[in-house]
Amino acid sequence: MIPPGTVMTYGQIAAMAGNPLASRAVGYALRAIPAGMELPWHRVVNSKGEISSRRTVQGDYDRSLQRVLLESEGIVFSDTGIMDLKKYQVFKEHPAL
DNA sequence: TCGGTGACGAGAA
DNA sequence: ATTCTCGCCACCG
Repeated sequence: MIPPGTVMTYGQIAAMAGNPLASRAVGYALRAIPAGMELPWHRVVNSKGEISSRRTVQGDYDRSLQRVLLESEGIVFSDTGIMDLKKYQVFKEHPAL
């Protein structure tokens, strides 16, 4: 439900799901997304506004794809790979947040 | 049951 | 601002 051009953090999603301490489980869930499932996984960033790294089969890290997808929705990243959370985060009025 | 790991997060130094 | 530590949940050997 995260609209294009906006983002949520792992912690916020965990909070809305009922447990603000389960942020790691959110990351685990994203990792387990089946191919073909419609789900805006790229709109989830960490609490600092950066793209969380994951290992590829090669062993190196890949954040480029997620960044490209977000930039294509109008989100701007600093040269250090950080985006302004305050500016792009949604559902600010949700009770759990 | 235990211990290690990970697309996390908050607080301490 | 950076780095480290610890607590969290779920999964796996």
